Amino acid sequence: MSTLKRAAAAGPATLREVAAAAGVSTATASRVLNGIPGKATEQTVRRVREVADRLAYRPLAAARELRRGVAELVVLLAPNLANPTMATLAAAIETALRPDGIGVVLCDTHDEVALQDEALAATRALRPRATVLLGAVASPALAQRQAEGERLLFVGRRCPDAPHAPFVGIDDRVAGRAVAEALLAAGRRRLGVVHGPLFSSATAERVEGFRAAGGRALRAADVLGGDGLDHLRIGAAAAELWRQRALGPDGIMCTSDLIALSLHRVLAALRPAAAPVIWGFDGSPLNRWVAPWLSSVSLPYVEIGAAVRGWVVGDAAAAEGAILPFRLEAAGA
Amino acid sequence: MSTLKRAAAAGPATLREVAAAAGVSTATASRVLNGIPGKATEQTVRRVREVADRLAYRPLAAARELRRGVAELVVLLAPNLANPTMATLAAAIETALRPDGIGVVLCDTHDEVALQDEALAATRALRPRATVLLGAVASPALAQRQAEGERLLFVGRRCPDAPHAPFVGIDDRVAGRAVAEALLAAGRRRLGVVHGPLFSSATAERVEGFRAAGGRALRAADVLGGDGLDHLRIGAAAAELWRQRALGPDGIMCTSDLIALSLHRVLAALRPAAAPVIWGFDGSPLNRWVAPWLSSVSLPYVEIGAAVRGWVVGDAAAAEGAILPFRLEAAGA
DNA sequence: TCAGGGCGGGTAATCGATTACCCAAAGCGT
DNA sequence: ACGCTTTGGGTAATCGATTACCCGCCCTGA
Repeated sequence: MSTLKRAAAAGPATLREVAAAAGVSTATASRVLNGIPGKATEQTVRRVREVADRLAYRPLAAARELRRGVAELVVLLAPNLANPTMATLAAAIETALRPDGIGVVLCDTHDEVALQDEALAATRALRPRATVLLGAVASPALAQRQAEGERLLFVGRRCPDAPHAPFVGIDDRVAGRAVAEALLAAGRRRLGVVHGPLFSSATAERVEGFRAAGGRALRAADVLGGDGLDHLRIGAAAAELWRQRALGPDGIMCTSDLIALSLHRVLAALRPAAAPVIWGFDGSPLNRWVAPWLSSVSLPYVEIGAAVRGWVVGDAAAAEGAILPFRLEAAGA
Repeated sequence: MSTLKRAAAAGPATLREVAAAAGVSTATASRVLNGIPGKATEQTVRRVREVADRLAYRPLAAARELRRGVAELVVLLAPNLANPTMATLAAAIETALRPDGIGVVLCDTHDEVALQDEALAATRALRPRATVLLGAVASPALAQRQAEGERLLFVGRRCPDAPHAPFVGIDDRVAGRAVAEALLAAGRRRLGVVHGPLFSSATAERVEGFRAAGGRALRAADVLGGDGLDHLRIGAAAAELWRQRALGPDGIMCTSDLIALSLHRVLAALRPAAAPVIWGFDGSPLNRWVAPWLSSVSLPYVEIGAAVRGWVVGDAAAAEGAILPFRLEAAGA
């Protein structure tokens, strides 16, 4: 008693206080609370648990982390949280990780290589269990950290430098093909594509799959791409292009819903009657309300969260990531 | 040399390695890198800095945190990241904090009291610099942590238990009044309100301000509220109600853009010609594309981020939070 | 010449939890 | 009755950075 620094110190209870109150050593207390078997009687276990509970004891993250060498944290790099897709993915991942007591540290890279690099370098000091990258771009620090063997998981878009790095997402090639088939099945004769930058594996594969299944219905001139990063601008620009030509496609795939939104807005203003069928990607629940005309390849957000969790906590089955099934959500369904 | 555990050990460099390589003690190295003046020659400073740079040294967060008692982390509790407003706020806050080297730990509470409580309890073990709550709800753990004097900052919505707790946001009463005035100035004669749950201070104050300025143009029967948390449902329900009565208001304020979106969808389907003027709140950049008909009170996201940062890093001026100016974004502007 | 003080820097304690290693007592087989 | 193995649990080192405290040197003023 008298040798304890303070009877009931300020902040939250420490392990030492719990141990003292339960009449055991910190070693025993620690082992009990970590569930290490065969090192304490039923009696002792109950007593320690009870005291810990009463004092609302939580092991200080920093101390445990220092000793163990790894924090119960996952770093999440997102290119742009204002994009609802990214935000929804982030939320799904966070929700999947929470029950395991793993926190998510968020970094918005604003689609800038320099910021991604800075974030990658800065978060190393946290010693996270893993770093999850939504829509990563190639960057020096990325390559370096991968070379150092750090745990990096790519979600939605594959690693630009290493296509076989652990990945969670859908099969974008198959999805692109499915969209083309859906359009053809719906009687569309002239197809088109509006896509974002092709350095994104997701974008490239969607276009590829669409091309393969589109066949002669897809002319090269109707594959429109934008290099810029602002998807809203890309869609508007494509619509403008089609406006200048007399006639456009009657079935269009956009590689993101955002592109589809701006494309449709301009197109609908031009010829409201003969609006083409438009497919997008990502499938926000908001679509029903803001764009009922939009069909979308919907990402399995919850399943993606679960797969990320599996990889992070080290499910053997999840070592390489996971390719998950997408959902085709046709407009008006 | 020989007494060092390993020449160049595995992972990132430690302070000891930097100190050794620079030929000084860890104390000196630490002081130099922390910029404590008057404890080292210009010479020494340069040497240490150089070595640290070369080894890409970053102090291990856990170690520093253990010693200092506080982590360079801020916990961000959001009720629902799938809501673009919350996601944009989260992004703005993260972006404002990053240059200070402060990380953001994200917790999506899914609008559930139990999850908010759990998150509040769990994140205490991280010893964050502060906890930022977007749209907090009353809960036992919240009251308790506030009583313990922890640094809690409320953003957008005031603390349900303590209206004078530090707060960053807009003056919602004034905003509500401004919307009513704008509608009246635009020649609208019959006003209406569709609002979410009133336990949210933001919602309550917006309605209050609107009421005050709306005067006789706002009948009690045209103030419609929804208790549920799903804003999309609230808007649709309100539209349904007005449909059943013969005539509805010609100028409506919704306490969120989401409510406005679903309200408009139903209303527009009913009488496309005589659609009312609708104002919402939050002002996403996407609105221009998905809802050009929508006027919105736009939150100053960047300024909110800056104000949060000010409070977190302890600007004296920011001690009580900040009331920031909103922007009225009329449709078609 | 000597006391005092500032400068430059080192030694070691410290933060809190985990865990390698040690130890006593009890059980057990022969 | 003796050696061996569990069982239950304690002691202290450890993780890495920070910082309180100490120390020697040089300069300055009396």
